[in-house]
Amino acid sequence: MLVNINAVSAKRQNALGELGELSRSRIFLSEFKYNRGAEIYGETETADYIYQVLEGAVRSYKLLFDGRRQIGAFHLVGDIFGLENGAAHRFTAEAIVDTTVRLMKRRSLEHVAETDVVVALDLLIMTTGNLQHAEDHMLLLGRKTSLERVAAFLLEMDRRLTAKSVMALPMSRRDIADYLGLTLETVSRALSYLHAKGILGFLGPTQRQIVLLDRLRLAELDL
Amino acid sequence: MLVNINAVSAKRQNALGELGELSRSRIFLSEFKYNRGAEIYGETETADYIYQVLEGAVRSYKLLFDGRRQIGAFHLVGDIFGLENGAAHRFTAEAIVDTTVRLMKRRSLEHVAETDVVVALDLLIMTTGNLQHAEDHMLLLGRKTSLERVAAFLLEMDRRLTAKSVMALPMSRRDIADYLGLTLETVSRALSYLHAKGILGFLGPTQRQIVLLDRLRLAELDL
DNA sequence: CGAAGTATTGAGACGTCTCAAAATTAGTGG
DNA sequence: CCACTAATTTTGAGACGTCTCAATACTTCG
Repeated sequence: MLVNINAVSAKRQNALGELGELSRSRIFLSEFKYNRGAEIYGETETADYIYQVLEGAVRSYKLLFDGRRQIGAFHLVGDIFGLENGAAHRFTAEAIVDTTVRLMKRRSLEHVAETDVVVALDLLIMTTGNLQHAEDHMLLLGRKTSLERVAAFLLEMDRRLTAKSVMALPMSRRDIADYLGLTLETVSRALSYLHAKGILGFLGPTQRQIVLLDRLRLAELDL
Repeated sequence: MLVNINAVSAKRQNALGELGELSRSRIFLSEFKYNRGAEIYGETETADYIYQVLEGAVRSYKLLFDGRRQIGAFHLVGDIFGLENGAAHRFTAEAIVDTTVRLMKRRSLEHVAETDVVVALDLLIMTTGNLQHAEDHMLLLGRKTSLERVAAFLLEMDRRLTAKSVMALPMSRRDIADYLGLTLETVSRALSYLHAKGILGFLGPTQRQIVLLDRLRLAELDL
């Protein structure tokens, strides 16, 4: 499921808060930890729980028969995912790094939603947020160049990942590539290009610590 | 907005029916006709109405600054579109051919949804259907070849457009291309290839009347 | 320090795009 | 209903962007 809490901050916070209330009162809820790379649920599996990331990061993806992978969304701290209205999940979800989630029984939530309009509307708001993200991503996947995709990705992560100046990306180049509909080499080349242009810098001894030096020029590449 | 009523037939029919009920009783509703090519609403415009296609076909798309276009969905007879939960539309909607729509005031529907759980859940179901379509389309746009995209398109239209053996596509090659993230030439070449292979035939004196001769082999190209 | 995993860079291949022309179909007015 | 024009579709040929395959470099972890 595509979750993008930060995008619709005002009402989304409500939705999140509401689910929080529910959990504290009526609905079974617990924490769970997944190791780096562990599968949280598989596509077409029964959707028994919904999840909120407490720590770490998660990728949701679909596979084609021959292994081609499309990541539909990254779920970062605070994000809720796994919310399906049908009985089955539509993505596979995996922990990108060691990850702690809070989970609640889907049926319980469903049950409350059937009588409580506020909860039903909160679900609607969350689903709409996911839809909006998917709609924007279709434009990216269908019509943007590799450089534009990478720029959009960096700005999305900058917005969602941190208030700090340094972005610590949890995902690999391959994950980024499968999110953007590219190969990892093309992603790497785009990042190198942006680095050479002085638009971003790599921090410390890792290629996943990125600092955006020139958000303006990056935004010009976004659209 | 992405509408794909046929995909979730059972509950979706409910949703559709429900909206129908509402309209007949409490909510202002009327019909409207749009000429081929006419804009129904623009992106970022205030979402005052939601629409149902009574006759014709509609495309919903986003544009980049330089004219690149991504069509997010086609709305066919029976489909509901323009349903946004925010105040503004997220796509531009245009009539592909002369089109008749039924429309209702968004605020009225919103109002009812705020007190009636059934309506709120119907909106959730419709939004979820749109989300599911968008999720599948991301996989197509990010990871499928041109031939796979065209095959998927033909099967989608076959499913949604008709029970008859002949498919009368309302949209141009350019529309198809902008839906599939390709150029119109590439779409044309893929169709020619499928024709040459005996998988589809063109009927009558138009290239938009297509008959699927071998759904099985087409499905092998889908995934 | 060594080994495994990950990222970068290079060079050539390939699929789709671009540009252009020809063919077909649709639209219009007589 | 035909003739003419405009629009759309098909087809071709070459260009271009991204992918593939391969080698090197870097980072992490034991």
